[in-house]
Amino acid sequence: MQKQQYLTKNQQIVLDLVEKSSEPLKAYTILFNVQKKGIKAPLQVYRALDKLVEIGKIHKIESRNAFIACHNSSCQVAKATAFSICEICEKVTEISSAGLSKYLANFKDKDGMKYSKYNLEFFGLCKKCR
Amino acid sequence: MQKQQYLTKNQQIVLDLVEKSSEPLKAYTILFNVQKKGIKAPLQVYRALDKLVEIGKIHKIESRNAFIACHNSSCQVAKATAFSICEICEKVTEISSAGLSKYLANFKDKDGMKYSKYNLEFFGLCKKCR
DNA sequence: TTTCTAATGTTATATTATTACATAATGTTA
DNA sequence: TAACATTATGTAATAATATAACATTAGAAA
Ligand SMILES: [Zn+2]
Ligand SMILES: [Zn+2]
Ligand SMILES: [Zn+2]
Ligand SMILES: [Zn+2]
Repeated sequence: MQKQQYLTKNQQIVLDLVEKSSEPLKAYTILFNVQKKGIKAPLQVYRALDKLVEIGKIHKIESRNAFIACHNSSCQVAKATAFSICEICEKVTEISSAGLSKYLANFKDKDGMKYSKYNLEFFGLCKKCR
Repeated sequence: MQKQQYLTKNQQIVLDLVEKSSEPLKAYTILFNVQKKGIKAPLQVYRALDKLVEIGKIHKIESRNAFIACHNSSCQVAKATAFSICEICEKVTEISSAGLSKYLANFKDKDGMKYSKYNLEFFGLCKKCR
């Protein structure tokens, strides 16, 4: 069972936009595109984004300061994310590899410490750009 | 053989500061702390940081917009980085695990694609904060 | 109802990073 | 050496990203 089943109006507006997009969106691009829906200020966007990230509906691509919808149904929470990023066309794809998830979830550092969360960003050239 | 053996004055000033620091430093914190050495503008700091990242002397912690000196002697280039980050005290440690490096360097996505570069950030609680 | 919590609206501001352009230093080749 | 290319620097202005503060509202819970 999830913490929050229904999204609020602002959260839904932002999520709809991010889900429709084929590429990661930046906060101010989102703002610009939802102004016709009544969202007026950056903070309204950032608050919606924060919540959507928290519940795993979207992810932040840290190296790009941009947000992408989660297309991995198992990814209910933003605690284990991996992406591939094309350095030419900036195409971003969420990686869902059971092997990778398992490896990273079980990874222990020198002190034998395990981590509750990770974010991995791979960089390279996509098929088109090679 | 490396591309650039000697650092320029600004690069050396910034590197000295970042290396002395026990925690990741933000660009404007660096600026504040090097003003007595003659560096006056953000751009001077960002240019030095860009170069130092490029040659692998420092790394950017993307989720924190902060910079840390590389303590991994094998890490001459910023192409394969992994960090652990404590979510309470914000302590950041560079992970150097041969197993992890090897696994990620050889990781192939669904399409059999390998990547030339990656950055991994683990989150959790450090020893002190548990 | 009362109380508590989460979300919203709004303004202002803080923080992070880049553009643009002029100049200087350094390296390379003829 | 001169000529040229490349890299780094200095400086001002501005763009892009993100948060603080505070008042208000909506919903859930008791
Ligand atoms: Zn996901
Ligand atoms: Zn591409
Ligand atoms: Zn390193
Ligand atoms: Zn800690």
